[in-house]
Amino acid sequence: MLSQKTKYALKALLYLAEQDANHISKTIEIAEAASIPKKFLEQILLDLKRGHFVGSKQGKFGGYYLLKSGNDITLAEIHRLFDGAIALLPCASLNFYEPCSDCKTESECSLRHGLMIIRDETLKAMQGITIASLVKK
Amino acid sequence: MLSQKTKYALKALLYLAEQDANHISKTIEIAEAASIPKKFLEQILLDLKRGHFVGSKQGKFGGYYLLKSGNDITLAEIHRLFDGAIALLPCASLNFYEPCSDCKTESECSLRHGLMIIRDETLKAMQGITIASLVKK
DNA sequence: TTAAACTCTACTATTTTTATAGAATTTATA
DNA sequence: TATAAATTCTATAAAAATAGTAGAGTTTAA
Repeated sequence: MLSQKTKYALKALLYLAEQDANHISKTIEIAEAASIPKKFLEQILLDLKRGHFVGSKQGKFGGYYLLKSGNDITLAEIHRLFDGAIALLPCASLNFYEPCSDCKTESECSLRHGLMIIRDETLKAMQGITIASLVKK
Repeated sequence: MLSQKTKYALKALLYLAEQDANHISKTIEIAEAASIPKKFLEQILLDLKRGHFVGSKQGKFGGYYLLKSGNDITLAEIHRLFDGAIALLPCASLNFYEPCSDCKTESECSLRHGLMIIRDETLKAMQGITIASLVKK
């Protein structure tokens, strides 16, 4: 399941994608439109900024805006930024790989192979869902 | 990601699937073979029993055994028993559906449609991974 | 200089996860 | 029938993750 943070991040990105080009959105504006606690959203937007999904303008009349097209922001990327690995175990993960602690050797991990199949399918599907594709609905 | 509980459940089922037919496995035996804390495993096996995946024999010389073929136990079922919904949000779930609290109306949930696509793909993949398919690796 | 915004760090409360403890019950068999 | 060996059940506890809050600091426009 998605964490609240990931869900809020998606909704915030969706809001930004719906604005006119060159429009800069204040945190409070996004928070109210998408029903997200403002202080929590501040952290999320900072994380999105550090992940190079959004840009910001500081000071009076500042705010946030998309740094890339909604077509180029996928669910897979946002999931990884906030919720981490897409695979069901670290030993089956591409971006968050860690060996199993309780499997003797890696090749003996009985679950790894099956979970890599799941990961491939889920990843493919998640890369197909973009912010732009969600806006259109 | 899978919880420890789900991971342990899969390993326990895998162990049971590897035994001879008619063999009854004691909890301590499974625990040691699969590196699972015994008392934790007791709870997991009870849950698996309540889910009708394993049967048990009480008393001396009792233990656990598979109630169905390894071909008929899928990753999807075990995930649902221990970790719940396969969908990324409750509003996109088949078996654990709940409406979004912060979406005005259901049809207006901006994420629901995309997450249902992910769910369908992930579910299909998870139904393809069975205990038997894992044993063979 | 001031107001309005983002930035940053720390903290807190809640929930979930991961176990552990121990008593109760069941069953085989000596 | 007593005992040992197993499952069953409920309660509890410790640790980790999640969700959210607080407040001071910095930047910018006017």
